[in-house]
Amino acid sequence: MWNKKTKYALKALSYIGRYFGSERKVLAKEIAEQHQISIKFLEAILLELRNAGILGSRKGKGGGYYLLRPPAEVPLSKVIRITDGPISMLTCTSLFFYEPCADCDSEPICKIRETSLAIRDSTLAILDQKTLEDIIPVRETA
Amino acid sequence: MWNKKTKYALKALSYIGRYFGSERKVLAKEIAEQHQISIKFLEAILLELRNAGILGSRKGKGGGYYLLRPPAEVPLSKVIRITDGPISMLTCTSLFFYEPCADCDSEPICKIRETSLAIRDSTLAILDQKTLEDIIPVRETA
DNA sequence: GCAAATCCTATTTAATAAGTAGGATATATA
DNA sequence: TATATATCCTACTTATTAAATAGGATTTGC
Repeated sequence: MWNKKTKYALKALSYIGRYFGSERKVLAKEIAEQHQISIKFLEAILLELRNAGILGSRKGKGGGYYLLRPPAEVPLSKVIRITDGPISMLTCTSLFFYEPCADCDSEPICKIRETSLAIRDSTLAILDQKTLEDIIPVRETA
Repeated sequence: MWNKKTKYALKALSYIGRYFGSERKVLAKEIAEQHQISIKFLEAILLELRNAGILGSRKGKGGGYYLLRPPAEVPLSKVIRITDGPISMLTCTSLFFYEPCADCDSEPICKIRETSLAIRDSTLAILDQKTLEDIIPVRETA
């Protein structure tokens, strides 16, 4: 299950992403109120997304957060790795967080690992292909 | 990521499954020593698997645990739901542990839910199809 | 009756997630 | 240059869950 940090991050990015292309910068406070998220917790999350190169920000009056790249160029896999850690079910099948299992005798032979690999592949096929654009609500064409 | 309970359960079931068809009953102690698992923790896990209808058991001298059905008839999805809970990334897309999201406006419209659904479907396609037989090491044909 | 095994409940400890606090730093504008 | 506004950063606290432990009750075979 995704943790709250991840759900908040996805909601926040979906919100911020709507304004990509405009000059609008989005305030942490604004998002927190919209989605009933603790402002301080959200600040920490946005900061992490910024430090990871997903968001840009500007301090002071008129400041706020904005997407650095078009929503369609930000895969969900990237976001989720930042906020939720490994996508894989076992560290020994993780691409970005690889660690051998504590008591593994042989990775090539481990049959549980095989299943974990299959799940990782199919999950990643989705999360690499889906982007922020896919989680931004479609605008009404008035 | 799967928790330790799940990894222990899969290892234990893989071990016990090898003896399906024979009269052999497997001791908790035996598995714990083989896999360096805390005996008491493992006992609790085996008990849960028993209460969920996956394992049978017999108390007292000559007792132990055994599979109730052939390994090929026990899907991994069933085991994992017992030890790890929901397979889905969001409760609102869970088949067995469904709960609406705390602050969800509309499930049919939620785009994050869509992604979670796709992941659940592809993961479940694997975990429903894979069984204990798939995680039992192949025996050498001497 | 005794030894061997599961069964059951409760408790403790460790790890992680979630949230809070307080202020430092940068920026726009009057 | 003063002020208001916003992000940035570190540390801390609290809540929740995972993992492990303890102690004995119950069942069974011999």
